[in-house]
Amino acid sequence: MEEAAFLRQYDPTGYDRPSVAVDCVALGLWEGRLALLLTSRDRPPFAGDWSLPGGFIGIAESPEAAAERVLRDKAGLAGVAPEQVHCFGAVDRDPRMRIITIAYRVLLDPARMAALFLRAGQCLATIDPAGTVSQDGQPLRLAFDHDRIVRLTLDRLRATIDDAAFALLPDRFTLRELQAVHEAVLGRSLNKPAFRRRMLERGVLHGTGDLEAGRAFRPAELYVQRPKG
Amino acid sequence: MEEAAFLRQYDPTGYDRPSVAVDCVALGLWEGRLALLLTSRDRPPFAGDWSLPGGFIGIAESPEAAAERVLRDKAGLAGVAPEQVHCFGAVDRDPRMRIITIAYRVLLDPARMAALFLRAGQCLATIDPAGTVSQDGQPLRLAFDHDRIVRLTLDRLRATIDDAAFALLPDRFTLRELQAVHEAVLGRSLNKPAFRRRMLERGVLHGTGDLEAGRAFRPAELYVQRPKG
DNA sequence: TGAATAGTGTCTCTAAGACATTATTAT
DNA sequence: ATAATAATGTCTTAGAGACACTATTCA
Repeated sequence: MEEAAFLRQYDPTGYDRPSVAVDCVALGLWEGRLALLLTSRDRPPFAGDWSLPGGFIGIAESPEAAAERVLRDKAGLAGVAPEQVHCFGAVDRDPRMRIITIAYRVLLDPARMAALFLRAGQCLATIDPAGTVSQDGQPLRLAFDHDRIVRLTLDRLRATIDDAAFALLPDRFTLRELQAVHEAVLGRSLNKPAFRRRMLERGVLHGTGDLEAGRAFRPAELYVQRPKG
Repeated sequence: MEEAAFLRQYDPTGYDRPSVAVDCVALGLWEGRLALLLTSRDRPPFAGDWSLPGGFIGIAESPEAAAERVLRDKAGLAGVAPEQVHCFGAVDRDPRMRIITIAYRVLLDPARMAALFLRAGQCLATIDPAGTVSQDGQPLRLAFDHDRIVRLTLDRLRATIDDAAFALLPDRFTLRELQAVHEAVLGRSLNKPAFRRRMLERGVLHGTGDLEAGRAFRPAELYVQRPKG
């Protein structure tokens, strides 16, 4: 019994193996709200539903590299930095065959969001404070266990927003913009003086001395993340 | 190009696939310190090094079920509740072949720790506050990327110790024991009145009214986690 | 000068650290 | 009683929420 288990471990090539895929949760801000890149399925299973862009991991490809490839080939997003969220491996999560998927999160800054070219069968859906994915106010049905993946990704993002917020902003940003990102991700409003105090006392911001341009009234100072000191 | 990627996704059975394994980080308290169950490797690669108990995932087996099977077959631990930590998939993490592994954490209460029967080639190593795994004061070499797995598991455990601590204690425990668990995991001492206040105000503890027995001096009250209300 | 937003002063409240004190038990 | 630990009172400090106030810019 234990011997059998050992042999199984030592020579696994003779056994059926699950396929391993990645699914990408690409998030950015769109009109001040958290938005998510989706692909529509045009055949069963889950035909007509929306799904996360994904693909199988190559035999000589790391999971991160697979996520980068999927985002490049399917959404034209190059140079992104996927971060692992969780591995989903329920036996019946795909009705066709056994597929274990690793979920990756990618945060898109405003320049990438503005340059996003949505191909046929793709959309930008919004995520409301409760975690519901919808388009034009209509909740979307997501294929497979992708609603669980999105929900867990949102929870993780909220828990780490202090560090993650910068990836959703341009290089130079105002404290108001930083607060707006926190609020959009957390789904609630924050206290202004307390937020500014906390951010400035963390020591990861550096005021540039420059002011934002093109505003009708008093312009705010532009900050950058972590200067060098 | 995109068509090729699509076909690859749709019929992956024709492609080489990585093997998928689980590795288990089984943690408990031993003589007041955080301890870890390890297995020695008796052949290359990493012969003579210690490794986490692990095994391959069956084609009709969930990752959690695989982790439970590994712990049952290799360590006699039944009825545990593995929690996923992270998926490690670097292409060269195993020199023999491509293996993606999912790390699972299991917390053992004192009864399980006392009943642990170490088989040949197994040991209980301690984890010091810096995250170093050692035995009798000697740092141990861990096979593959298992030191990274242990380190990340420890970081995650520390971040969630408020909820996880109960799994390392018996059903009934004193506040002193609860604090000792927090301190062992966090690797630092905590302030007693503040700790007690915080725990009691969380509302997840319920005093039983019973006192611990067999102590030379004033016995402490026994608490349980979350009564029913 | 006024509108509108940037940025700050300050009060309050909550929670943690520190330290001393009281309470309880076995010997 | 005494030793030893359980449990608590209270002072101080740090940080967040609330709200009003001052500062700055453009039209």
